[in-house]
Amino acid sequence: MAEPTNNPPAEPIDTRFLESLIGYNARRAALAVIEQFLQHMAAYELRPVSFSVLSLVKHNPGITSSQLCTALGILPPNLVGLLKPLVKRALIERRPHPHDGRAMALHLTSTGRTLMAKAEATAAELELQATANLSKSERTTLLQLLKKVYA
Amino acid sequence: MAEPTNNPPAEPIDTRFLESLIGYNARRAALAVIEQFLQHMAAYELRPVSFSVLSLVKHNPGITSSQLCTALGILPPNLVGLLKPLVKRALIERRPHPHDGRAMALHLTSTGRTLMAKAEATAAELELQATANLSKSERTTLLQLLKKVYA
DNA sequence: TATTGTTATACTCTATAACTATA
DNA sequence: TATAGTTATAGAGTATAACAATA
Repeated sequence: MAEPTNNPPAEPIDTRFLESLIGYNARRAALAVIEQFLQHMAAYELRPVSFSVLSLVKHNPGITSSQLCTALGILPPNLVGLLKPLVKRALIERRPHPHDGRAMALHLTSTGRTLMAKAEATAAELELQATANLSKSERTTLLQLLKKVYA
Repeated sequence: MAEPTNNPPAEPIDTRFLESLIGYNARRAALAVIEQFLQHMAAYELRPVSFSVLSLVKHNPGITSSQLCTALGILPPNLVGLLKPLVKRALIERRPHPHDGRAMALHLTSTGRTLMAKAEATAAELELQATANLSKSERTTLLQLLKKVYA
């Protein structure tokens, strides 16, 4: 039959219904941004969630595991495996909690602080890159509207 | 020490840096909307991606697997396991492709059409519910801005 | 009795390599 | 040689149950 089998195809796909759904669009947007994140953060061997954990420890020295779980929507058994390699890489250090013998207070090590200074700078650059199609005010609006959805 | 260990805690967590990132907010928003989706679509035994597949087959009768993969960002090996139960439940039917002997043309069965009429109506209701904090124009703006991010 | 943190485990989602049949 | 679809498999991500230590 030898039709050219063009790529992209001559018959466009109708995605209008899906594209009318906030959930669908938010997921596609998140995946697009996270893909860039993965590529650039690979240099630091950080995944999105690892980065989020380190960022919260940086800005909240002494934070506990259960506080991290609440803030990030992670279940406690899953946080264990996230923290373990970060401690092993000496980015995070676990100290006894001052008021609660059950808990551990998490702190960045100096290695962790050095890495996160670079990683957060990279994240901020990526942010501009990922939203290159948006004006400054559009970007601000988008952030506000997304927060309203999950608040 | 007997501090009340309040829930939520008395010391709020500083999440300002993460909340400045589009990727973080888009992911949180997507997860919030998808959680509601999961709950309400459980009645139809549909997951978000299964729903997306059925919706594209409904609006693009005769669509092929590779077109579905391209449109939804799914890898071909993973689509196989998605389609199998939909065929087994007799929601989708696979016909020979009219012009390409390698491909299969996908169509909804009458069972599939009946299910998707209800499921798409439910999705549209959910949409209003999930964006109850947004005005009509805010919702339109959010959709446009999300599309700009992943376009 | 309730909470923090942990182990073990299972299920889903996503990714890669290799194969077949058709083009 | 390239593409459509498939199998097998491995790795993340996410979920529940059950436990020890401490509150």
